[in-house]
Amino acid sequence: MALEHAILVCLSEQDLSGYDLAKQFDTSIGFFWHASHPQIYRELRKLKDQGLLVSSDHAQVGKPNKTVYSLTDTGRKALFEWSQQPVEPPAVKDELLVRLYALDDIDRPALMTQLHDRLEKHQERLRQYRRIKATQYAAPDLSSRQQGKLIALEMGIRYEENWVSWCEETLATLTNE
Amino acid sequence: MALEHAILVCLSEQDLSGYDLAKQFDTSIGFFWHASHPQIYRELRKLKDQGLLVSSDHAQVGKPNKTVYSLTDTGRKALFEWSQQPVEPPAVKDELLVRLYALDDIDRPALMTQLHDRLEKHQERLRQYRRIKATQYAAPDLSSRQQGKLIALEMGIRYEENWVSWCEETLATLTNE
DNA sequence: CCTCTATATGTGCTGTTGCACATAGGTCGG
DNA sequence: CCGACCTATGTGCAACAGCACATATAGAGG
Repeated sequence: MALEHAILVCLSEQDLSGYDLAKQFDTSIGFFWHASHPQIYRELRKLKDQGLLVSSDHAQVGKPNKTVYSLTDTGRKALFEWSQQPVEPPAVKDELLVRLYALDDIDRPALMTQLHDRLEKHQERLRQYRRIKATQYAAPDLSSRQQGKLIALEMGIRYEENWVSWCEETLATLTNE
Repeated sequence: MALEHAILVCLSEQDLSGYDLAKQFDTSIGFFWHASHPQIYRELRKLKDQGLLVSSDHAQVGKPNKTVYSLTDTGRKALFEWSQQPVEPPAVKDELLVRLYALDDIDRPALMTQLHDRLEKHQERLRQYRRIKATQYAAPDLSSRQQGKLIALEMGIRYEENWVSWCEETLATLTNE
């Protein structure tokens, strides 16, 4: 009930092919809603059947042709109506935190390694987010749309900062024993 | 591939019935790995069939009888081996953040309401976590197990604090326009 | 006695998700 | 011309999750 809407969101900004969408779901919007390409192609067909999208074939030189999808008026209306529905906070599901619940019965050295890995991954994402912010959202007068994306990105940055500092402190705590 | 392990984690501390487990997955460990009771009962049978758990019937007065599950040596070994496997950071999937990507095409007043709701929910969870910390983890000398839980709870607290401040700032930003 | 609530344990169906695999056009380097 | 790699689009299947519904014991209150 939701990849559908994430696709409508992407297409509300610009027309895209399934392949382009898959790239967006690996980077940009994918930070807050991930999807694999088979999922996306299936969903596109479904949305087209429902009349929320239309497709048109585009010939390309040097690459295979592609099918580009656009929102219909019905699609844009569906997006607006979805945006009025209440949202629930997403459920957290994190194996690493679950493992801490059994600190006596797990492999402690392995846990330390996992904490290190996690730290590095979150540091890397944080660098990535900051790079995006600096390169794409540095202008003083952002469009409303860009501003929305920036606000979401700010959440991403804080989320990663939080993880980084928690990993560092947890590593320190678990070392001094 | 994971509810299984969350159950092993719970049972590594104490023997529990399906009903008790369901309560844990609504509160304690449920903050980091949620599951509904049908899922839990199904998983318990599977784990018993695999020999990771044994069950025993307990008669009760004033209540229906219950079936209590305990880890076997094989089960404890499986838990330990799982704890050695690397973990991936969980994928974020948040409709509210997705909506910000289409700030031009959504219902702005509705978004403000949703941000308010979110703020209140995260504030409530934050209060809950702080209450748990104050009542259950205030002692100066915690067992190793309790310390692990506290470290996870600290993450929960930071996570909620982060959401609260982000919601407040975002509401302020989107109001002043 | 009847209903409400809490304890306790399930079934069945449906919808997503994830993952492996399949296919095919086109560029570029060796 | 062969293999590696990027673009582009899919199929098929198994696992998982969510949700409504089903069932039964027992106390508490009207």
